[in-house]
Order: sequence, then C-alpha cells, then structure tokens
Amino acid sequence: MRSHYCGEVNERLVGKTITLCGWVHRARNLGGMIFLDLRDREGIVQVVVHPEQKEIFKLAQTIRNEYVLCVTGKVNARPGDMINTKMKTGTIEVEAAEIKILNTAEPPPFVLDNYVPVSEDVRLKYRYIDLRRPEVFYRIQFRSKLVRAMHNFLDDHGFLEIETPHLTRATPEGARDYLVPSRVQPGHFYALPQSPQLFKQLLMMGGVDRYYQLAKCFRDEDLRADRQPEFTQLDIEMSFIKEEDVMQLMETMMQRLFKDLLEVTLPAFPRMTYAEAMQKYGSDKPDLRISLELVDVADLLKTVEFKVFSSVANDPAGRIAALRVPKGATFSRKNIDDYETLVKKFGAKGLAWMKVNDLNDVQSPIKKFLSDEIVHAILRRVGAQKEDIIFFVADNYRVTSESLGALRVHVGEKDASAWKPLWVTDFPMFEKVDGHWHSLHHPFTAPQDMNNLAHGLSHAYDMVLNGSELGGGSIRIDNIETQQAVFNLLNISEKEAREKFGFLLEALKYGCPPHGGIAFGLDRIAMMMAGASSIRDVIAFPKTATASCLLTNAPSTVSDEQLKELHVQVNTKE
RNA sequence: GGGGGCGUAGCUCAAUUUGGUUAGAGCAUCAGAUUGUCGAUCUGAGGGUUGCGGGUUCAAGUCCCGUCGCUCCCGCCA
Repeated sequence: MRSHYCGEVNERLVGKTITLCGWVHRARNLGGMIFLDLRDREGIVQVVVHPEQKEIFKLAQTIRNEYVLCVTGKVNARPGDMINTKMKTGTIEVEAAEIKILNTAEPPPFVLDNYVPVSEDVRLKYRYIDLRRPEVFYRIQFRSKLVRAMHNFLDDHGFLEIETPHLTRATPEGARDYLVPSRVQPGHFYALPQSPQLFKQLLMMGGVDRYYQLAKCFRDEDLRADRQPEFTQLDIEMSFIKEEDVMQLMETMMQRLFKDLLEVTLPAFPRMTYAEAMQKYGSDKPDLRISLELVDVADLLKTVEFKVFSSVANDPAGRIAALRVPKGATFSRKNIDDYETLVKKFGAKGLAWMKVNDLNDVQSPIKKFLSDEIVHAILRRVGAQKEDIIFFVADNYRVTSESLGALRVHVGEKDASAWKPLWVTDFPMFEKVDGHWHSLHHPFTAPQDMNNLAHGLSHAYDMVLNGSELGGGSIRIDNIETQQAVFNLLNISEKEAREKFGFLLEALKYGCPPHGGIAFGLDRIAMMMAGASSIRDVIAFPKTATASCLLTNAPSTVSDEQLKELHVQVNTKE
C-alpha cells in the first residue's frame, strides 16, 4: 500500500509522488485549506489539502483525529517561512492528490501528545492507543533492537537457541508457582516455569555445550515497579567452563550491547566480593555512582554508656556502622526524621546522628553518652570534615547493613548519566532464616569448599549496574554426592529429593560435564538502557501491581463447565 | 500479609484544610467562522452516580465506617 513511512519523507524526495499510510495525528482546518499531520511508527509528516482539489477537499473536511488514511501526493519543499524546525520532516510537506479513508475513528480517550499527562491505568486499558505515541513506541522498538543484538552476539559465539517447556512441574523451593490444572489427569497440576534452570542443565548433560533462550518466566509473588508476574530472562548455559569464562564472555556481550545501542563504552567490570559489598555499601547490588561508604565503628563503642550501642558492639552477630554525608549538617529535623522512617522500614530501631559543625564542635543527641576521645576517634575513622553529618545504625549485621545501605542510596549524590557496572562474587552458599537454611542463589549452585558447606562460599556471581541486579548465575553442581549433600542441608529428605528432583539426580549419574551459566532480567536491562522508570514501559502489555491486565480484564472467572472438566472446585469463602 | 499516596466531566486537575447557593478550569468533543497552519485561531454549545455501599447532619465532593481500583515501599521474589 505505502511507498514510504511518514517519518522517512525528506528533501531528497521533493518532486516525487509517494503513498503514505497512517493515523491522523491532528487535523487543522483553516477553512480555505486543510492540514493533516499523518503519523506512522516512524514519524509524522504534514499533508496539505488545497481547495482546488474539490473532491479531496470535501472529503478532508470530514477527517478527524486518529482516522486511518492512505494518502498519495507529491512531496514539496516548504518555503523558508513555512519550515517547522520542531519537526524532523518540517522542511517538506505532501500535497494530497488522493486520500482514502481506510477507517474512521472515535475520538481517543486521551490526547496522543506527550505534553498532556495521562494516568497509567488509562494508558494500560487503551494500550493499543498508547503504543501509537512515539515516546511509548520508541521503548518497545528499542527492546526489539536489544533482543536482536543479543541474538546476534550469542549466535556469533556458538550458542544454540533452544526452547524449554512452559508446562512443567511445581518446584518445592523458591517463589510461588502459577499452576495449570491437568484435564486428563484429575487432581494433577503443571506449573509454569519460574526459570528454565533444570532444563538448561539437562541440555548441558545432553551435550548441547552452549545454550541460550529468551525465556518467559512466571512467579506468583507481589509486584514492584521492576517486577512483573511474567517476565523474560535471557537464559544462558555453557559446558566445560569456569566462573571466569562466563563472566568474561557476558561482560563482553554487555559492552557490545551498550556500544551498539547507546554508543556508550563500558569499562572493564570491577569485581567485588559479596562480603565487601555488604561491608562498604550495605547491599549485594551496590550503586557505585554514589561515592559514600559505610564504616564500621563497633570496636570504638564497646564500653560506652549508651546501651543501644554497647550491647550491639559486644554482640558478635551485631554491627554498628556509620555513614558520613558531606555537607549534611544542614539537614533539618524533618529531613532526619524522614531518614529515620526510611531505616526503620528495613528493621532498624532508630537512626543516631552527629552534626560536625566543626571538628571540635559536634552536635548530637547521643553526645552525652560519648567521651570526647571516642567522638574524636569516630570523626577520624570516618574522615569527618566540617559541615558533615554522620549517621549511625546499631543492629544485627543484616539490618544495619541494609538500612544504612538504603539510606546511602537515598541521600547519596550521583551522576544520573553515568554507567557503573560490576560483578559481585563469592556469595555465601546459604543463609539461616528462622533456624532454616536457604540457598542464597539456588540449590544447584556449586560450593567452593565441600569441607565447609554450610558456612562456605559458592561459585555464584551477579552482574550489577547502577544499583540494580542485571543478572545472576553460577557454576552448577555436576555430581550426585554434592547435590545430595546440599539437599540434606536444605532439609530436603532423600525421599522428597527423589520425588521432586529424581530426574536431575538420575541425570547426574550418566556423565555430567562441568557447566554453569547466567540469567539476565531482560525487562530490567531494557528499562535501564531505554531510560524508563518502570519495566512496564518496555513491555507491550504489562500487568498492574495486583497482577491484572486492564486491557483484557485477566484474570477472570471461568464457567462451571470449564472447572468441572478440569476437576477443580472453587472456594472463595475464607 | 503490613504501611504510605491517589480516586471529582472523555483526559489532566481545582473546590476537601474550616460541611453551606446551581461542583469549576484547561485540553478533548460538537456546531459555526477562517487560504500557510503545525499544541492553529476566534465565536458558541453540550458534557458530572464526586470510584462504590452505608452512616452522622437541617445540609456531605468535604466528616465517620466499610469496600473496590491504581500506585510506591517493607515482607515476599531459591
């Protein structure tokens, strides 16, 4: 139908007759002459209708916004005073010789201009209209380019794209599963995959050597701005490799993606152990754009009168850390109250502070508990300067680190245009929560030291960018003894292990190559690279915070017939 | 599961603090005018279950209780 996209029309086409298809972005009727801004996915161009063309002119008078047109006409250069410098196609216009109204349109529920704000629920309900907006479409188009570049890179490096099942079995650990009832096997359920983890390991055992997939994953957990119930992972697995091989290759891939799509040169990714990340940044995904660091001060506070400090200082499981914020002495009472509210969200009981008016003049509600000597020792330790404020949290290691880490991100100044990637390595294998052991990564992660399984480190690694985890992976367990030892520690009985993971344990018997891999959150990467603030912006049809689709009204009730067929009974009374 | 914010015309908001006449504005829509506009302009018109349900009151958009929806955060997300 068309010969060119609207956005492609330029001065080189002047004098040529072209055909355009698209939507009427805006119609301006000046009485004696009509202008139509025609829009397609590549841009907008002005169509002019002159009254001499009587029939077309009459037709054009009936044209409203969002009508779908096919326009044929001659490209004319605009005289100097009629050039619109705000438009990419502002130096030319198309003089209509023929207009076909392919379809009419009712007025859209919102104006398709970026200067008019529209609430997100309205946009989602009419997503197909929202997608016509250039800035919305750009992000979807960007994602397509990103995915294409990933395919190209992995194909160039010998990876095979292989699909794994969506209908699979429920897993005992991890997130809540989305379940699918089986019709032919009453009372049995499939689960939608939380990730293709076990399948990709089985592919390695099948000799595939290098696998990747853009895998849809499903997790029935509460949502966040950067979390959807269904999301996409770039899932990768390799055989006969070590940790370093995976990290090197993936780092190269990420550098290539940034170069090709954003013309940004990423540096070599620094490495940081999990322990160091928690110690200095109070996070396993530190935002290195912020220069502030946490400093331990417990050793200085073991004997102080202030019980809140001294009791934690003498508890081996405790941590007292300080965060120095340059020029923070100007923070108001209200600011500090807000910061205290923030750290309390992470479980901290309070936020102590010290304003450094001068190195010999410190203002603080806890000053009365501290000798001058200790105050000076603290100032030296954190490198305090005039007009700084120093915040303190005293609690168990986790609460202190995470709460002060969150405060660091909240108050820290950063260059919003900077890209600061890194690898976080040497994660602990497990952590103990309420007396139960949990895998930090997942139960198939290889330990660094079999002799210190419970308290030792793993061969897991996370790629982190600007305070967000882009992806995480590990070298996997490749022998049945280690795998069983891990299940034991996680309190998964041999019977349960056989039942739930029997196929994996069986497979490990028949010759398993050393292997490992990584999975990236595609939505999150696309969001960050496209400069979006929510992953919903890089998903064509996203769900709301309560996991519903405002466009289709999913999830919905179903007929009794359907339920009966699936052998499912609904009990909504609780 | 817990906490915060929001919900008034098709859209974005005002009126809520301190209950009081007929709930306003801009954009959009419709009609008319208009030959160089480009977020066109000018004149006029139509448009409301104040999310929903209950309560207090002479009187509720405004106060109280419940409920639904959207959103952000904590928990959760191996």
